[in-house]
Amino acid sequence: MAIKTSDLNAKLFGKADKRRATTPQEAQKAAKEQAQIIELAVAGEELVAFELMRIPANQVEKETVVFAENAREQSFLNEHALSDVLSTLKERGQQYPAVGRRRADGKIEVLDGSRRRMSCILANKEFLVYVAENINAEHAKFLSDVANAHKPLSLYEKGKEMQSKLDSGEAEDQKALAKMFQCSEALVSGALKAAALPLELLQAYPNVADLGRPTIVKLHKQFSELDTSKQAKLIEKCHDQGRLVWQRSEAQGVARITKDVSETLEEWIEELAPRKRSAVNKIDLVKGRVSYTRKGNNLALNMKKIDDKTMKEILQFVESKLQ
DNA sequence: CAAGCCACCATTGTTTCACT
DNA sequence: AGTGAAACAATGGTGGCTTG
Repeated sequence: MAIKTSDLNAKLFGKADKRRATTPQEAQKAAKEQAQIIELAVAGEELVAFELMRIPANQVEKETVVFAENAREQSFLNEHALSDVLSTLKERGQQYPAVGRRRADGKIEVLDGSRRRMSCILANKEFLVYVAENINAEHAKFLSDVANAHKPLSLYEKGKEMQSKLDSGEAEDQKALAKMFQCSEALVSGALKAAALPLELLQAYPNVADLGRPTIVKLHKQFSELDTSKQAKLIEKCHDQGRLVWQRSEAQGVARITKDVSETLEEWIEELAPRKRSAVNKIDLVKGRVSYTRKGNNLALNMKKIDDKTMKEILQFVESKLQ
């Protein structure tokens, strides 16, 4: 999919109303020409000079870090989650530089463009970033937040933010959160559930941003029904074999892989939980002779001391019932 | 009584499949 | 090969049920 550099651009310099040079057009022009130095008004306050730096592909991981308060969960950034950026990056290189600030230790802290950064690492490409020397924490957070408007955060990431608002007391309850984040209550409930799930489990999926509420809710229900040791085992299963779950799937297309992973996880959970319940559910229908166990939709009958005639009748009944 | 959860519904966008 | 229909998944909303 030939994305969307135009979209990205519009959002970057138009809608989001940030990085305003004197006019959005000028900033756009500057970015296109990849000017060496541009001046931007950060958060509508003073002008800051940003210098364009080129980080060689093999230095990106070493020389740059992602702003710690960035809401985007870095470990979700894989080739599927970044497919939109990667396609154009591979063809034509990085179209629009990221934005960062210089840290005291000399490293560049990326405020806007963490997805582009990771894409460059994955694709082994040069990373372009506008760097400013003096950006305070508040402005850094501003730039980072506005930047995240490009690509909506996943349920998990939203959930993490909501949870922290809840913890800090900025939001009273889920209703308040819904209002604050401009979304439905149902979504708040789902997002919080997503955030409650362990990272490792979500990393089983090719693209966490694609996971919808129903998927999360279902997963959360299944997962929370396991006891802690079973949960740990499940997580272990997710990253033994050295590969993540989605990397083991043969299916084509992200949607298919996602479905595949869901089914795999479901199977594992089923395996892990032959559960105490089946023991509890083992019911003596006729003492000493007949018992049955119920597992999901399955029924296992166990009968003793059955003569041929009775067996025939029972089998016939089952056959007629289920055909 | 209120908050949260859950199940159901209508709508929408995407993807796939079949038919021309 | 292209186009249209149908199936699927996700979203936001509502109302009812449970629990503290």
